[in-house]
Amino acid sequence: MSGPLIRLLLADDQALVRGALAALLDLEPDLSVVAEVATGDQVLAAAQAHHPDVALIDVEMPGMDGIETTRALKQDRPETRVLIVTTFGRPGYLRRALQAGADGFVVKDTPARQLADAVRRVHAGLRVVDADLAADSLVAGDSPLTARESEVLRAGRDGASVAAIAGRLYLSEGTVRNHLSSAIGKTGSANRAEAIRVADRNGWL
Amino acid sequence: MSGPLIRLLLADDQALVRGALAALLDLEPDLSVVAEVATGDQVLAAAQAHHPDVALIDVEMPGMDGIETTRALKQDRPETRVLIVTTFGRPGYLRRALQAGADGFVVKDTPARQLADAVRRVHAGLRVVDADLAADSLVAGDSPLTARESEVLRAGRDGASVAAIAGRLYLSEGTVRNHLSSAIGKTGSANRAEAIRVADRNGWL
DNA sequence: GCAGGGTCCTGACATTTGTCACCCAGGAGG
DNA sequence: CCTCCTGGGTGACAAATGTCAGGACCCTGC
Repeated sequence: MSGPLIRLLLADDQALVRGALAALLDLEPDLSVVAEVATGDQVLAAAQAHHPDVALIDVEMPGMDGIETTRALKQDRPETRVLIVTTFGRPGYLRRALQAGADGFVVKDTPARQLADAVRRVHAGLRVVDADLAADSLVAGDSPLTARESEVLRAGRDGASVAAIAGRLYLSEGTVRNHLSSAIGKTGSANRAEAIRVADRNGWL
Repeated sequence: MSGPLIRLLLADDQALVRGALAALLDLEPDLSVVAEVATGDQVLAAAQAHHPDVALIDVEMPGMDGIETTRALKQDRPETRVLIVTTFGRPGYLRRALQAGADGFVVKDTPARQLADAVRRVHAGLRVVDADLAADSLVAGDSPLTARESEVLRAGRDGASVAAIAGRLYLSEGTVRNHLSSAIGKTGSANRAEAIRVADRNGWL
């Protein structure tokens, strides 16, 4: 095989990591990094300009996050393969990434040598998913939270008071307390703070 | 210049990032990565076995963290230069890293091409510190929290209740509430959750 | 049409949290 | 010696939080 090079686009907000990944992948004779961007918003333009075969996208980015970016990219250029690369193995991330059209999902503590292989597999049309994470994902299941509940939890992430959350979301304090109470129950927590931690860790926010 | 190669040791818990950094640095003709480890505990043994000139150490690692590791390494092999590489630009990290004997401090969103230079400078005996971060560090100042206060905040990180914290630290609930209240005041927060966020962000925990 | 779910609101209530005034060591300095 | 100051601890009080029972509205699916 190994006809033309596989063209890659890298999206990661940490310049050092991005550059290092580029160095790593450019070592492979059949891979070539044709574009690097730091935020999700820049991905579409870069893809249109450089028509990569595979895009490596970090989930955690300022502005448009990796999931939204994937969705937008898949809509605009469906032939582009998307490989999500992320620090945190949140089960919810995996599910949402796949729903958004991602072709692969790799966490940042997989061995470096496997990354090039993952890229080649994705390029060949295969799905690449971290095995442990897939198992966790099945166990964790889908988010039990309603849209409002997760919204309220999100608004409380920075430690905002009930009154502050209510103001931010244009709700009454009583309603906010109800949603919080419900979320606390569903997450099996004793606390608003703990509920936020649990939901965040599972990627439900 | 460019006599012998500069020998490097990499310590980072994310295998992918570690491998990628190795690839990046090995591209430089005067640098050579002689050892890679995933945790702080392994740094000492690896340093003794491979006697690197410069150690690149991530602050966030399971087990012994980057600060402690730096201190231990500097005590065991003072001639080894230490360059701290970290995701988060917490002012407190910088201060503590320097106190522990680090020779340089680089955040992961500096451009990739500057990393090799930072390594060379540190090897030459210079200090390398991110300018923005140094400024922040001066502004943020030293931690205003007493030992007990930060301990109580640390114990409350996971959203534990006052009673739980008190149990964990063998204190009365009233005392815990006082420490919390004091910490809330010192951090200018309205909340325990917010106080924890502020203290954590500044590296005071 | 009707049941069921989700959202939003209200009001009442027990518990938890945050604040405050006060007390007790133990150094530092007069 | 005594006083001042700081970190640490206690108890009482007010405010915020979490729980519960209701009731109204709007969808969606049977």
